[in-house]
Formats: sequence, structure tokens, C-alpha cells
Amino acid sequence: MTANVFDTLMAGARAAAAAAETKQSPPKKTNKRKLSSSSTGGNKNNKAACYILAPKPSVKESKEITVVKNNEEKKEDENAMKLINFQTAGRIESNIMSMLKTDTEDFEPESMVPCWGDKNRVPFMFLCQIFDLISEKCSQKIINNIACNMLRIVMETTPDDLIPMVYLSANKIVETGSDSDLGVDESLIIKLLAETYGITENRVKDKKKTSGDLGKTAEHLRSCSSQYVMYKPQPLTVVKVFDTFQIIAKLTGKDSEKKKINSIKPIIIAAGGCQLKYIIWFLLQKSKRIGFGEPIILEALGHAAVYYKNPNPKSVDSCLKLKASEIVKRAVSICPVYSKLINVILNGGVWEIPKECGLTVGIPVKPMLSNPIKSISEMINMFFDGKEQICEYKYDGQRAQIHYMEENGKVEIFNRSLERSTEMYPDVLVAISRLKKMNVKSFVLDCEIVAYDCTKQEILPLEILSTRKRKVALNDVKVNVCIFAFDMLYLNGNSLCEEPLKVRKSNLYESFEEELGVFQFATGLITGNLNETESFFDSAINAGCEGLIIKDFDGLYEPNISFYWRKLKIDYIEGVRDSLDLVPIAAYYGKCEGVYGSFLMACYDRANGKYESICKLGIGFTEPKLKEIHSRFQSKVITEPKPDYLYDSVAVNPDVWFETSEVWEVNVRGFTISSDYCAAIGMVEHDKGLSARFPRFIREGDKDPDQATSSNQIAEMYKEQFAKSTQ
DNA sequence: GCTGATGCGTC
DNA sequence: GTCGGAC
DNA sequence: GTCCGACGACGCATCAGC
Repeated sequence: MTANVFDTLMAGARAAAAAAETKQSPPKKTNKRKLSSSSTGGNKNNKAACYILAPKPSVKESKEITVVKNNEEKKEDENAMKLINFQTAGRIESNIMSMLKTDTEDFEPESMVPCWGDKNRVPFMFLCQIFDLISEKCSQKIINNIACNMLRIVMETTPDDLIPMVYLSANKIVETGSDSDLGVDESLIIKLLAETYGITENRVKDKKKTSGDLGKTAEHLRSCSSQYVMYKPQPLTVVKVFDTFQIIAKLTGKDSEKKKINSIKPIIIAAGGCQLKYIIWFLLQKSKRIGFGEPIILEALGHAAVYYKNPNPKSVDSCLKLKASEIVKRAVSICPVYSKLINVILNGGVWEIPKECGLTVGIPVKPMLSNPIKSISEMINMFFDGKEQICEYKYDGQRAQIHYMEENGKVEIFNRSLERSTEMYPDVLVAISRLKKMNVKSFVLDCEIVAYDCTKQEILPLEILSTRKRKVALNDVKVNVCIFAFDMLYLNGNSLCEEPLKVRKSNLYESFEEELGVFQFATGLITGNLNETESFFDSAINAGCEGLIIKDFDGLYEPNISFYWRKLKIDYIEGVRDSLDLVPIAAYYGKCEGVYGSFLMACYDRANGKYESICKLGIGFTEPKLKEIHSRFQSKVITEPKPDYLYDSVAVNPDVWFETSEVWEVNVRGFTISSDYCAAIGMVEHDKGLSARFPRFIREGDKDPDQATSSNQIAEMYKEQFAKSTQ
């Protein structure tokens, strides 16, 4: 359904791009130096050169390469020699690549056109070399230059490829709003590599352990493989790689794993040089590149659009560039489908974007976000001038954006990350259609979907909501939900994003009938008074909410921006609620070398003298603090857990155990009944303990371990969560 | 068909 | 989700 | 101010191994 919209847009953009291309004069022959691809020279030093030329992300990696070379058989070296031509084939010379760093106003795309020869498609190698270039130490400005110049080359020479180029360089491999994801995980990559290089999966896993990463593992396996380069595959293009990703994303169901492997294998085999590791990283959706993500690419796209078809780049005003990238960024927030945006840039130009890329029913908008209020004084400041604001209950559910278009009977529900979750809420679709008023023909609604107990008429916690199936039939719905609507972004053909909240609210209220426990407007209070806000906060907590969101009643809807809406939750504010005193009894190594990444924490059951696991803790530490703790705890390490530790050995499997020595202050949102943790075990539910929500480290405490927060206290705090005040 | 381990997405 | 850190 | 990547609990989806 939605896919059709995207496909159409995509097709439109490509057609437009093709049209734009025909208008241009054919690419000039460059008299710059030719590629090394056609070279057949078998320079003995090439292999070394290949390693040296390919920039290495860290010193560590180059060490590993040395180690590997020493340890492997000689045969491997010979095999690697066979690869020389292929490894360097298609590489654009590094001095040409360096030209991309030129300041944008001095850069002439024509001078590099087409730097990959007469091919009419952008080679994937070009993109990979750009990643390499950026992963060298580059200043922000240089990165910006590279991003902009790269896009300009593509726009001027190969506009057909601009869409996949932008997607891939922003590290996106499926289109926004599509409900399919790649469905590729590490185990699939391991199978794939085992098949491709004719070795066992265990060997791949072993290699992964030593190199720490499947991308590097793949490079290593390739260099060892005797099955390699039996024939020379066609060089990869950006389009080919992107299209392959789209195909993989659409494969689901039985045998999809095999089909996925079969689709990926050809591009793995064809991936010479540095291309291989980037493909693996794309497939795993690993964020990999330093300082190159969506924001940079969008800014660059705005700049590049100003240069596009501009005969005099030196005259381009930097204010114009700034304005253009703001337009692009805003457009992507409101209509996050690159193909539509690029279509407009290539045809009408960047200034047409606001007109053409508005809010569209069926395409999700990036939701407006909120920021925590961190202190009492900040709170007081917000109400200092008595200006009226609207305070709303913050419901503990799932954010949802509901799109409705009567014309074609289309209803879609998008989640916070813009993916479709329509199939999860068939009952919401019914409720929406029933409770919208007659005159409402189309809308986009911002709301929270919350689990709801109809008989008790009360809100249920998030854990209940999350037991819903991801796809469920209407007559199979087990968990009842209520929609709490709080904003209206679009109504009857008009976007409301540029209207103040009070206008959007009145449109919302006029468009729907409320029905208790099915569709309600978020409870709100308009006030400029701090005391009123405080008591309203209490009633929000009593109603089972997390706290309040405080909004300027005159504010516009700012997609993706968190600055204008403020969230107030009691556990943000230090000193207002007691923190826990917990004992670190074990630790885990994390991503950072030389320090523990997280700790297993316990409370203390004074009745039976047991330290009961309650949660892991890995947030709130500064880097120096982690180092200090690591060295301080070396003397506390023990080989076996102590007999008075109570924990679930399956759920919790630490790298090192400690003896109890100190207590840490830990902040927490609340508690949940847990199958994995043992705090207050049996006190609330038979055989089950409690765990904590959002634990974070505050500081070391000055108590002894046996003075830690007791299991009884934890159980009491758990029960308090549900106690309603009697007023 | 069941179970445990793992991945992934929700907060 | 929270948090610290880089920019 | 914004973005990114560390890290948290928990539930469904998936699949290997039985």
C-alpha cells in the first residue's frame, strides 16, 4: 500500500533525473589521469601498496594485519598476490579523490567528470573511497566539502544515481516509511561468508572473535580464500548495491534466508578492495563512519542544490547555501522520502521544495520530541513570567501517528521511528473511523496508544501493551487499548504544522467524538501557575501517567525538534525522590577497552542475608569514573560468586564477580516484576523477583553493603507505584 | 511441536 | 528510554 | 543545541536443536 506511494515517487524521480540528464551536454572527456582499473601492471609492491593506500581506521587494525600475516600459511600470501589487480581495480586515484576536499566554491565538478571513466553509473567504489577518505582524520569543514562536492559530481554527471547515493551515504538502506527492514543479522552474514569462501561457520565465528568485526573478518577470509577470483565480476555500481538491498528487504517468509544469501552473494563476490567491509556494515546496519550521517548529507544536498546548474559557482552566496540546507532539512522532517525531494531539486530546484514537499497523508512526519526538565530552578523559571502554557499528561504507551484519507479509504499507523505499525492495531483503525466526525475527510493525528482496562476504567502499564502481537487480526486482539490524542498535524487537505498549538488543538477537539477507554483527548491544563502545575502533576501520576509534558500554547509543530516541548518526570529532579543504594556484585566488559561497561547490582535482604540481583547498571558514568572504578575494583575480583548472591545464572552471566565492598546511589524510574532478576523474590509474586526501570549511576555512596536498600523496601516501593491517593 | 538462545524494537 | 561527550 | 553512541528492562519473532 504505502510501498506503492514510495515506488511511484521513486520512479518519478528517476524519470525526472533521466529527463534532466538528456538536457545536458554529454559529459566532457576528461584529460585528467585515467583510472588504475585498466592497468594490468603487476607491480610487485602492489599488494603492500594496497594495504597502505587503504586508510586504516585505527592503529590497532594495522597491528592485526601484521599478526595475521605472520600466522597464516605462505599460501595465503600467494593467493593474495593473485588478487592484486582485482583489489585495486576500479579504485580512483587518491590524488583525484583528494580534490573532493576542495572548498565548494572553488570546486569544479566538470574537472572530475566523470572521474570513473565513461561508465554511465556511479561505481560503488567511489562511495567506498569517500567513506575511507572521511574516516581519515578530517575536520568538519573538509567532511562538509567532500559531501557537497561528491553530490555535485553525481548531480552533474549521473543524476539517475543521486537517490541511491543520498540514501547510502546517509547510511539508510531502505526507504523511510517502508514497513520492511533488511532482516539480516550476524548469523546470516556468518552463513553467507562460510558459503562464499567455502569454510565452516565455526571458522568464520573464530575469525570474528579475533578481528572483532564481521567486515574485517570478511576481508581476511577473502584474502585467504583459494576459491577467489575464478572470474572477474562486473564492477559494482551504487545503484546495483542499493537495488540489491531493496530486494533483500522484500524477501520474507519461508526460505527467505536462503534467498537473501543468494541475492547478497553476487555483490559480495564482486566487492573488491574496501567495498567488501562497507557492504557487510551496511547489511548489519552498523553505524560505522565517523562524522558522516544524515544531517551532513542533507546539509550538503542543500548546498549542492544551490550550485546545481549554476554557471558561476564563485558567485554563490553562503547565505543562500544556508537557507537551502535549512529548507532541505525541514522538508525531510516533514516528508522523509528522499526520492520526492531529489525529484524536486533536479527539476524545479531547491526553492521549489517548500511548495512541493509538504505534509502528505500516507507519508510519516518526524514526530516532535521533548526535553527533560532537570531541576527545580528550571521549573520555576518556566513559570516565572506567568505566561500560560498547556500541561498534558504524559502517557506511558506507544507514540503513534495516524494517517487517514477517506477518498481512498486509506488508514496507516506509524510508530515513533516512522515505520508502519498499522497491522498491530486493527482495533484502532476501527475506532478512528467510527469516532471521527462526518465532516472529517482526511487527517494526521499525533497520539499515544495505551493499554487500558475497560472494566476498572484505568490505564495499564507499558509492559501490558507490549504483549500485543506485532500483527494481529481484529477478532484476535487480547490487549485493549485507548488512544490518547494530543495533536493534529493535518486536516481536510491542509497542513496544520505551521499553526500554533491552540489552533491545532481546537481542530483536534472539533474533529472527533471522545469515548471513554477508546478515544480520549490527552488530559491537559492551561496554566501559568507553578502550584497548579504541581498538583496537576500529582493527578497525572495518580492516573497512571509518567508525568507531564509542558507546551507553549502558541508553538508550531516542529518535527524532530525537542527544545519546545518539555517533559517533567519526578525522577529527573535530583533530591526530590530518594535514590537507591545498591551494591555492585559483578561486571561486564563493554565496547570500551580496558574498563567495565556495566555492572550487576544487588539489593540486600536483611532477613536472610542475601544480596539479590536487581538490574544491570551502565549509564551515568563519566569516562574517568569508569577508569577509576576499573582499577579500584581489581582487588575486589573473586573467581566465584559468593554463596550469599542470589541471581539467575541464565539471565545474568557476568565476566567478573566482585566481593561486596561498597554501595552506589542509583536513580530509577520504577520497578517491574521480572523473570530475570531476584530482588524481593517471592515478596510480590511467587518465584519472581523485581527489577528496575531505567537505572542510572549517580555517585558512590558512603554506606556499607549491608546498609544497602533492602528487599523489603524495594517491595514496598513496587507496591507504592500502584497505590492511588485517596483524595 | 517444544524450548532456549538470540535478535530486534518498544520504552 | 538516560546519560556523557564531541562538535 | 544537536547528534551520536554507550548503556538499561522487557516482550515478541525467529530458529536451531531436540
